[in-house]
Amino acid sequence: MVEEITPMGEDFAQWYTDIIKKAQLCEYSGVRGCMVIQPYGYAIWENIQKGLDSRFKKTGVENVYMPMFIPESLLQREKDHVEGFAPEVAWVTHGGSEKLQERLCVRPTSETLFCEHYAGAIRSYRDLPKLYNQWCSVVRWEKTTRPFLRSAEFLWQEGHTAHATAEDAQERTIQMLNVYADFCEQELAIPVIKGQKTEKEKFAGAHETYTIESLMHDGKALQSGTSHNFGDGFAKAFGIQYLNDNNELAYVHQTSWGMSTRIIGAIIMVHGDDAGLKLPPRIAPVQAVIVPIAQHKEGVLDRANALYQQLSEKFRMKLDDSEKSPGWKFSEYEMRGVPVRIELGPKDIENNQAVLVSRIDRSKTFVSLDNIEEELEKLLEKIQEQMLEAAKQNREEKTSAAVTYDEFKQIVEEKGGFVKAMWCGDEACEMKIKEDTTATSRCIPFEQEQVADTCVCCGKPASKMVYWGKAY
RNA sequence: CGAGGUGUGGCUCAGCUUGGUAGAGUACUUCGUUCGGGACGAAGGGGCCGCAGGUUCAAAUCCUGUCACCUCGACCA
Repeated sequence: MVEEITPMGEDFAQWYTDIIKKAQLCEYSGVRGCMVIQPYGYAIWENIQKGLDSRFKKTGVENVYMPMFIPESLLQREKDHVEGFAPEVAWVTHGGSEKLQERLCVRPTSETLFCEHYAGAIRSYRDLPKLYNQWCSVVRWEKTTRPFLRSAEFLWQEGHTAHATAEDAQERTIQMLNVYADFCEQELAIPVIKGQKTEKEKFAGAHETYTIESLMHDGKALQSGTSHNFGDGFAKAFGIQYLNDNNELAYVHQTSWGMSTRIIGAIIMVHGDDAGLKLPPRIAPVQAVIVPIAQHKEGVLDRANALYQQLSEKFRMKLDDSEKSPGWKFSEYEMRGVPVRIELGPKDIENNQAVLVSRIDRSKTFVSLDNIEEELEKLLEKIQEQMLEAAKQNREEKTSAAVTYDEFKQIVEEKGGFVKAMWCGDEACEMKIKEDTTATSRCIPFEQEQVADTCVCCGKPASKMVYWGKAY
């Protein structure tokens, strides 16, 4: 056990910070609220990008790039939107030494830029749909920040689409939510709850906001990706009209959807343990690390190098031939979440074998060097499955149902996690629950259950079941 | 923005009450012995004590101001 990592049970927030430092994912920078993403952390992000980007493109999405500045007048165009974001934008007031005629904000999100562009680019129904996405960073002047979970500048992708009909826009909104959910489960091994945000929690300017919610090890929820249906609200504010096939002028219907580097925080908090990070094999920058044993002995490093060359053809590999002791290396790569360690020493070479050690449970398998490729592939697949299974199980354990308000308060207070409870639909109850317990409505899940007949808060008849919980 | 806390080699911290030549562990460098769960010995390098004023013969230490960061609340991806 490495004593530099604070155990989760002792102080979860400190554990999270320790993992980030020890795994070398990011460092604090000299710039307020901004982080330096280190190579290992950035490599995880690159793998996330690859996975998402290819899924987007399969649905017809194209990548573009918009300016990082938004003139104040443009930001003002849609009322709810500006009200939602104005309190947290950074302003550029000078160009060189000249004061600007109109100040520019550094984009907190790019709806307004895409809308302005679409207003000019869309003329006819033949121009639709527009399916654009951009990879960029955005800035939100947050009061308090935490690495990956909430930083003043963060990396993300934002998709913005324009459609001829409300039905097309709704279909796209759900389609992208499903892309995110599928990505999280298949690649990141993070199970998610799909559902709709309440009126109170939805995005500034959206008609409907859909979300995937995941549950962290400490029982707190994390909004892991969102997909919004804007209806024709932005189209009306920005004048995005087209001629339909009856030669009539109509407004487009739009969507937007995003996932950010925050998801790296989810990977850490869903999978990690007291020994460090645990990375799902499909996105791990290093899938297996070779640790030579007694590497000074004749032939060990040569054999390790040959194995490295061989396995690198198929897997993301690392060979650590530094002078550190084997024990040090074991701990180091566990801390950094490498799924498999391959030990290769003189005894192994003599027996034409190597030892595969799983990051999940440290179980050791002796495999012949003749079929190590197949064995490694099998083990990586198994680890990927085990991680999803473990995360599902943890979520099960931390999901409860509440009928009475006392019951609800007690669960939030003592057990945490997701609480399934009925809601009458009145925002007053939502506010009261937040005030009393600090838990918020996470989503109205697509998969509904009738937990009770009445609202958990006010006792009036209720038909909607909502997931509640404390959130990041 | 409210309430608390912390700023001293890269990292974790001691020293401050009672002012008097800046310390430890770890990390780093070199050499030797080690190597299947964070090895051992020896010798080295590295800090205007967050910043700015003040008090004093003398300030890491006392006073004033300021900035940054952390934790917990309110807000967000």
